[in-house]
Amino acid sequence: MEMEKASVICKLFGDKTRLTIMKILDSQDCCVCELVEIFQVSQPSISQHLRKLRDIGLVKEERRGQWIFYAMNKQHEAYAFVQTILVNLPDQDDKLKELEEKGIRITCC
Amino acid sequence: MEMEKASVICKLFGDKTRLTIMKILDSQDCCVCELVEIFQVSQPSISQHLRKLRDIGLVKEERRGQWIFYAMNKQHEAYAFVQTILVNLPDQDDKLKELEEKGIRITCC
DNA sequence: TAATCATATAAGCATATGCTTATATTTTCA
DNA sequence: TGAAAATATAAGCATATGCTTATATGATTA
Repeated sequence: MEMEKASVICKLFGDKTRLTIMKILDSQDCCVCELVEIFQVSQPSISQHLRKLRDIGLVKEERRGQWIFYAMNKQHEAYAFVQTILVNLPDQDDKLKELEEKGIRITCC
Repeated sequence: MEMEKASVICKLFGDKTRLTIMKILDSQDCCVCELVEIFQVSQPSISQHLRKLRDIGLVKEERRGQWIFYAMNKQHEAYAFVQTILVNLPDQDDKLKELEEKGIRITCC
């Protein structure tokens, strides 16, 4: 892991929303509307965060019908580095579980 | 490691100069003038980076005569987290070795 | 095929960041 | 004690960042 690349990744992880998105995607794929619901922030804001993560290839997108799902890119050269960071972070599964309970997960995706 | 705290640390590590400073301090204490020499940047710039790292307690300072040495704060609650990041980074010992060879390390500290 | 839904992009704005120069503070030493 | 060295702080500036609203695009469905 080069200094330059490591600092770029850390900078991306320096935003709490993005860091949390990464932790969520680490355990399961997720579509944009779910993230919007979770973070209670505008849809463009989430799209912009995802774009930054995608621009350096940390996540990949995949259209599934009407929705676009984002997923961790396990082929990324820095994937191992990313993991060493993410494993230290608290599980975020409750966030998606909440959506399910509210029925939003079903409706939306 | 809480999300909030992790993202604060990542943000600090998101600057290449600061990340490198941390990696250097991880292997040995260092005074400000050495870092100025290494990074070829103004002295206030280095001081400001160090201040940010010190403000959240990641590093500590200690006056030794005319100089102020900075060192890793191993007592920091996030020290383990910091280590998981730093161990992935390339050794920066050559930077200080260069200073020694140029005789700057001696002169200054 | 037109309306709707999900997402992306553009534009604008307030705040944050990192650097520089200028200056203050503290210590050392002739 | 006064000059010099090491460091910190202040101020100013250009650029980056993250958010919002408005709008464009692409897929679905009535």
